[in-house]
Amino acid sequence: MKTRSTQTSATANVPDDAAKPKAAATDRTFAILELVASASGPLAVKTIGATLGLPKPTAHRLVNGLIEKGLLARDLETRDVIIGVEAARLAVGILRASLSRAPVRSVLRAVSADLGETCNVGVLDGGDVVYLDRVEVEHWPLRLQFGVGSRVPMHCTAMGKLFLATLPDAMRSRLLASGPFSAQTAHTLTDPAALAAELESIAARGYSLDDEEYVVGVFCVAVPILSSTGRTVAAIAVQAPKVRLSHDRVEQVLPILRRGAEALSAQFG
Amino acid sequence: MKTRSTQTSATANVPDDAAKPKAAATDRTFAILELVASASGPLAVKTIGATLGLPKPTAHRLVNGLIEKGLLARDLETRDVIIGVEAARLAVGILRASLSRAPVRSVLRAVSADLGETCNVGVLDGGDVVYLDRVEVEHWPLRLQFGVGSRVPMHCTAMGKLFLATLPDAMRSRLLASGPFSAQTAHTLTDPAALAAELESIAARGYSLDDEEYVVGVFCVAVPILSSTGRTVAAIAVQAPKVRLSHDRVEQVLPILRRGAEALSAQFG
DNA sequence: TTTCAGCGTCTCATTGAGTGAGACGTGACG
DNA sequence: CGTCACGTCTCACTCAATGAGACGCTGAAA
Repeated sequence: MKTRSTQTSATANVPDDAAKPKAAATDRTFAILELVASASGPLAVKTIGATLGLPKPTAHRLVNGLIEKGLLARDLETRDVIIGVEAARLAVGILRASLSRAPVRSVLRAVSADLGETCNVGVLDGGDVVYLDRVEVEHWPLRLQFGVGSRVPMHCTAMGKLFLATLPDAMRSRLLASGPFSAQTAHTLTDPAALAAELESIAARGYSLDDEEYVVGVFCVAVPILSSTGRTVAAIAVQAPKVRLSHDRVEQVLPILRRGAEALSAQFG
Repeated sequence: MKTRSTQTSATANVPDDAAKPKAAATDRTFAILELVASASGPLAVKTIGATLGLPKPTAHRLVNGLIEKGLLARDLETRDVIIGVEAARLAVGILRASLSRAPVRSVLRAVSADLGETCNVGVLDGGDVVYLDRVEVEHWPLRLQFGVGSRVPMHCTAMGKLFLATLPDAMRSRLLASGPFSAQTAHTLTDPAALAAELESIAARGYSLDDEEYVVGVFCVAVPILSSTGRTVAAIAVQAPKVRLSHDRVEQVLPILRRGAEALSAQFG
């Protein structure tokens, strides 16, 4: 019964055991999500439970809860657990929101101001490049049409090619195998072999260009934003009409972009 | 709240479902995280509580829980809630983990662009067709959350009939024996014999059609994705309103679908 | 074929984490 | 100096989460 123990804390006899009873459903749910997100591949539920020290039914209950929300999914062949599509949506939203914080925002603003051109930050999501943030220059008559949240292809944009170039070999070949790629302009690289060569060149240079490969008359330069582990997790790019930005200005804009990338890398762990 | 009226559910502020007593801490916690992630700027706890229909103390408790985990943080001046640094780390992990979907998405995107219509990739799981991925042609006003992961019947969809047609005889007859099938529309094939005839025709043609058999006014074309051993392991389909896609366009879309299927078969090998 | 082992699913008594109305503190603004 | 709005605290209540154990399925070994 509910014995009203008069002196609750009088007896120090029952101290908190080492690390046992910290069992909140929400904590464990997030732990599972993070585990799957940081895993190198699909995970068996058994592995999840063992790693986090969860009892068998509890692990299944929590995993299934996440699957119902779409945050996780099952590999339909192996029944293993993988990241779900809702999680990717959430992740894009999180990154976008974390970039809208004032101190971070000023970085992109400064880069754009230094260059006098439109700049944006993007990540790779499900085979597309998605723009997380963007600062436009308004005093030029030529405006470009891609706002925050819009998605552009990988194979014909500076950012997209940069991501492709820095992907693990296995994934890059899988993606290249999914070509032939749509020709957006006469300059688009549609041949997987030609694209592969371009990617090698990008990986060697450390930056990526888009010379009218996606939109006629538009030139882009992109550099990677690295995580603390040195992995490319995002990119920052400048885009402008080719009359104002072309190969001859690349060496000028690179240091400015790189400075911005370095400042932003702290935001991505 | 404004009105001191007893907490009748007649308040018209929240599109909450009828079931009020359903209250899971984890669900609400994720709802808060998603709300902050999709917000345009910092949010007051009051706003969060009001938007999600949470009582005052509950909103604070859940928000503070997320802040303790580092997933949220407070704007140091306004005390408003913003995205935390841990959330950004989680998001990067999620995007990286979801890269395994990128090749499929990439192909699907190209096919959908070529056709100008919504396309999807699905597999057979249990007795249902499950959509693995989907690319919609509509612009991105966030209406695409339905579709991926959802299940549709076998007997009245282009993909489902395609899978049925390519199944081993024993299993096909077993599934056909499982009954008269539900009539989703006036065009649905509900008779096992009629369906069996249709399946033979599909097997001979090598592609499958759905002429308003599942949803009135919607026409679908599906072709198989073959493994390296020649087995049908998945399918790719296009679906569109019948005014834009019907029998007369089938010969047009087939080569494009087949090209996509071929590219995808490498991903499923 | 049978046997076995490993996983996933289900049940259910137990309990404690979550809940939310209400009281209280606090800071801004006229 | 009210007062108004928002955050914090308290505390019974209770329902959702928990996890041991039983059960069932599937696939591999014998």
